[in-house]
Amino acid sequence: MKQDIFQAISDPTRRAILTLIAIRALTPNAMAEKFDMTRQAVSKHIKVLHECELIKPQQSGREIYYHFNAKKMQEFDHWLAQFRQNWETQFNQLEQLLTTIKTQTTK
Amino acid sequence: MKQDIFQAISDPTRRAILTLIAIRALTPNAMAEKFDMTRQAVSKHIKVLHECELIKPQQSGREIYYHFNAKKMQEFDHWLAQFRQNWETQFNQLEQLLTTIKTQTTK
DNA sequence: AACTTGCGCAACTCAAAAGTTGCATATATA
DNA sequence: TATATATGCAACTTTTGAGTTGCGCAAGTT
Repeated sequence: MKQDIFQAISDPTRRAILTLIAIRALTPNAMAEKFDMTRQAVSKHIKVLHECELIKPQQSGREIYYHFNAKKMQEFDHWLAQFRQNWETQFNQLEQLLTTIKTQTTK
Repeated sequence: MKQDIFQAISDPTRRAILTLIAIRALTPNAMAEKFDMTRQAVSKHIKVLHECELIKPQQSGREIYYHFNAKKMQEFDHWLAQFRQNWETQFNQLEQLLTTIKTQTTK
């Protein structure tokens, strides 16, 4: 099944993996040591992250280093963009409200 | 169960709901009409979104208008921030690489 | 060549989540 | 007051996903 990035980051373990390898690439075994679960469980998370291209493998002998794909993470940023204006508006409205209240009380 | 926003936005229907009500507040019935599913199904999605405070109810007679809570959506933005520098770096590196190649070929 | 190590794939179990049907409650309207 | 409408809650079914065990393969090591 083709995964999408929203589903991929919904899992706390996968978010932790992303945070880890954003610092430096790691092998599946190295990741498994960080979490209290079997290597195979981590391997499944890796599969999900790989399918939606949030991480990229780099073979080195019999080891595979998984790198963080920042470019893909930007898709979130683009999705969020549709709401960004929205929350800026709400903040402006709050600001205006506070200003109004202040003006009234100091009058 | 306490929901988290990552899990909340992992569902396509819930993302669609957010996109809809970011434009203007809607009642559960109005939402259900937009999607090919029962009102109760939509109601469950609303519950999830409400529990993690991505939407806020506003009673109006017997109707309930659900508003988008942009402030909560910002939590994503904050989570993304840890990667933002990361992808900017990768872009700079790509830019440098391209510049290097261009310099070599035009030599 | 035999052994060890790192990894992926498949089958299985179990828990959670999506969606349905049915019902109770509150507000509006006749 | 009787009826229709808007909604939430509970029980149930079905699907999905996380995690485990077991296996096979490829790359190093002895």
